[in-house]
Amino acid sequence: MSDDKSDDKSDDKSELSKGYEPAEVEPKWYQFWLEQGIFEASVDPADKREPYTITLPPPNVTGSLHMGHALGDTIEDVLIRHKRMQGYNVLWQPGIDHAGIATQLVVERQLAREGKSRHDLGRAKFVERVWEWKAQSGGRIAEQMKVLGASADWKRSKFTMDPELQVAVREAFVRLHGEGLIYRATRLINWCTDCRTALSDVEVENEEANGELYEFAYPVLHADAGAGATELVVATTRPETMLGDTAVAVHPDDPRYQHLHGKKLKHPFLDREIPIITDAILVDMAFGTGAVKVTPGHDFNDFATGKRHQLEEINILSLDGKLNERCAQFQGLTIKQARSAVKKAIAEAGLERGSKAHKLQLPRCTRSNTVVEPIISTQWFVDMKPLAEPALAAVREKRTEIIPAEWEKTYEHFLTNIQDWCISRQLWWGHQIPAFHCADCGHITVTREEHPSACEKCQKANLTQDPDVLDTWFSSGLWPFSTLGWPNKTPELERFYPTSDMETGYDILFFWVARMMMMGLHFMGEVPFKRVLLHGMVVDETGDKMGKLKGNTLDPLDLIYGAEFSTIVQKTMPDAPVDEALAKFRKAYPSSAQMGKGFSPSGADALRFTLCSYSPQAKRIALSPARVDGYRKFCNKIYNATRFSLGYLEGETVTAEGATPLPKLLLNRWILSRLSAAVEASTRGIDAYRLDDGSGALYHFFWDEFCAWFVEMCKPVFLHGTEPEKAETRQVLAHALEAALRALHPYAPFITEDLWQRIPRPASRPASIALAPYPTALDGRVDPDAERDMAVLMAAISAARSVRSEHEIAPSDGIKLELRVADPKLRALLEEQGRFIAFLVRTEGAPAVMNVGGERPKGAVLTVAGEVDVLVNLRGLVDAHKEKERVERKLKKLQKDLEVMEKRLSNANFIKNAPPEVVVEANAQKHSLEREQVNLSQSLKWVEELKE
RNA sequence: GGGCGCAUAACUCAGCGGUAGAGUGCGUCCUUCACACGGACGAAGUCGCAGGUUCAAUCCCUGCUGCGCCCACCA
Repeated sequence: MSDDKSDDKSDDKSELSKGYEPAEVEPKWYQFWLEQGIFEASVDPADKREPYTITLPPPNVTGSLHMGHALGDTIEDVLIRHKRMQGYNVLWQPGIDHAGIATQLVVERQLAREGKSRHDLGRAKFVERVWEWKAQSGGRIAEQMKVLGASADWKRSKFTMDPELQVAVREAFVRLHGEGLIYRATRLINWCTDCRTALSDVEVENEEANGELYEFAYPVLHADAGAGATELVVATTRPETMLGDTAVAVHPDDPRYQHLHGKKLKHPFLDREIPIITDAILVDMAFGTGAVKVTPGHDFNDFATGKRHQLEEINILSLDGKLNERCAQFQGLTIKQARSAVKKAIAEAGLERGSKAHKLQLPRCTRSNTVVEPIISTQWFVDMKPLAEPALAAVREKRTEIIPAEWEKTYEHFLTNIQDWCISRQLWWGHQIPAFHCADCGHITVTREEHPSACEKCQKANLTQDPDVLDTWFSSGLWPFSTLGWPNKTPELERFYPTSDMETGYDILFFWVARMMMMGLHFMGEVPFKRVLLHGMVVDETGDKMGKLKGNTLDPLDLIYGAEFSTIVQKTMPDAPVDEALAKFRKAYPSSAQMGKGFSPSGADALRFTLCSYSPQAKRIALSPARVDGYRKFCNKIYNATRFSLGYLEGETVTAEGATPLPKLLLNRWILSRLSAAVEASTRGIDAYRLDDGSGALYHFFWDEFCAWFVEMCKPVFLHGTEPEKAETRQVLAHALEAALRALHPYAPFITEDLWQRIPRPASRPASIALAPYPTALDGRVDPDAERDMAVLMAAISAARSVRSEHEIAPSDGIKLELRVADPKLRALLEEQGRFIAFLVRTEGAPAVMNVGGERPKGAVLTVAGEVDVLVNLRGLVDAHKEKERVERKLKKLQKDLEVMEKRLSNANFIKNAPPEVVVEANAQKHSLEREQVNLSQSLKWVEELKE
């Protein structure tokens, strides 16, 4: 609503407008930081600052900034900016991941729109095309991170497919191969028929689905009619795989099937005899019919069974998921078609024996969501056990600490049960495997050379490179050292490895963190990072996972720049009717109801502050737009408090290095004491990975202490104080504000820079607040006396205000206030602070201060505020009947509290066993309650007086 | 089948062995010269249920209920 006149963002000297407008401030300062080079790490040998390093989890080159990124980037940036201000040589290493499958799919989709497939282009042209695409759209997410304020060292940004990183990948592969830890084998692997590639175990997600348990009979060959058993009924969730069956297994002890041991079955559709085998591992007598069809070619259990019994492994699928030539009349059908066709054929053959509903786990590809098929295939694998051992030990020995610690168990469980890692992918986009097949002798040469000239065994030159590429996560696993120049011994590697903190979402603990641990320990001999900080998943306000299908995704940029809800839903649910989409959105974000037509532009700082304010140990972070709005208002508060201060700071220069003032006035001593506590809490919070505590301490300090009390108390000084008082207060105001801005800077970098630059200060200052020292307790001055005195003052003022408000005294009505206290020191204090009390309570003149006891003035209401009795004279201002009711209600409540307190204090065991300070505290509370009671009883008399 | 986590104010969440906190929302009053993106004051919770330990339990222990996640080859 503010009619905004200021449109010139360039002129610092311009009048500050009434409200904070992030859009006018943020881009300008980011540009400034880049120009000043403040994000850049140093490898200068003369630079002796201690290093602090975070490697950014490289976002996918296909990605754009989502809430999860915003959360992680914000947390990391807070850590980085904090350490930078503390004088560390900070490296925040950014980069982008080539994201094999994801990227290939994007470009293939693009080709499809042109009516082409990658095969039309051929491998080389296709890869070229991907690079083109990357050049065009691959830099988007970095630009979005800049909007957020991320202070990464962009000049060092890396891409996992950069030439030097390709060198690192080849080096790692060749070494592991040489050590026998990478090998090639033919075994059952997960195959995505849509992506047409092998997958690793972690890329498969099991999803519960409703299926059926279908029963059918295999006829027994040469059945002994006398024994009556002419068939064996098996139960399966996948009838179509019977085309690949090479045995049926029963439990050796199952009495039902003893007579069938050693017999054979006739395959109804294929010319194949199927042996009946006994296997106690595979078969659970109680499940199904107790007879299991065995398909070694398409089931992990059956594969293992097949190995135990030397069964033939028949592959019935081609790579696109259709049935192959081994399937007779079913050849060419998709799996889904085959399932019904096979069932129909079984029924027609009279072999169907029933079915029932059954819940099962369907393995799906994390990329395409296609059902993954186990098929037998020749792939490259990493032997994980020898790598996992050191990674386990490092965490057990706390060389790397995982925070929150409960994830250690998960990590431990994963690494102790780890299977070998299938690292080859049948894609074109990625690091091609440095293995060369010899057409002459069949030997495979694994080498660092890009184009080896001869087979290492037969020396002939007939070599073809293995067409497969490596799993994206293979190169990601090397990231903490490959980005620093490994395998070369670079100054960067020397200085910044091991890195300090690894901050990422818990969802990639297995995919990435565990692998970096293994690779780092193996190749560098040292852990890749000293702490792993895991954050939760950002979900919608009701706790549901964000997803395009659900239409509940929230774009960080929409909160930063502001957006109408109708625009947002058109983006997230382009195909749904607007009303329907809006309803979905509002349901996912109930607090949006109080926000009119859309989000106000909150700015990056507000979003950052919001993200910091959530507890990092929560697994789910239910993002509330209303909360963002709350921090938007906080930014406005910071802005306006500074605007107020600047009005009084003419000529006052502040420097962070300057001595902390040594003021005399209570308000000044107090705010410096609170400042100490707040900045200390902030650093403690950040160091302990509790940004919610750190940011919360500063929020509370700034709003509830600096603004609500200190700034308000500055006013009477500036209006009516003596010159020395004014000078002292001006100095403390400038000092506290400047320190507060520095303390807030890691959380809210833009607004703090903008305002800090406006505070008059000497020429020796750093160019940017980002380079100024982070405040410590010494920027303030711990003063327990001031805190105690101020607490008395605040309690008295609050009590008096409360009386005003409860009795609905108009602000224009000045009241007469009398304060009574037994302690002469406190009397002196209240006397001395009279002008502040008068200003904040709005009384007629300074309050009268006296000893306790004596007659209560007629018409005065009495309230207890700690040791102080607060008497407010309301004669002629209130209604007696209403007052009586109010007093009686209060008395009732008080009596209840007092009973509880008395019971507690009369408990002999409590007196005997509780710590003394608890008893003292309880006595004090009781005493206070009793005084309140006496006063309230008096108030009943007071009501009578009012009636007179 | 294992493992982990969560249940606290209308909503989203902190917290803690000593008679419950924040933000938003809600109510009353106020356009007081930084800020109505504001101020003052206030209402609001049997801290999921049932036991146990303790002088004291929302917090620790046990069981139960309800959610959520991860891992796992029951066909």
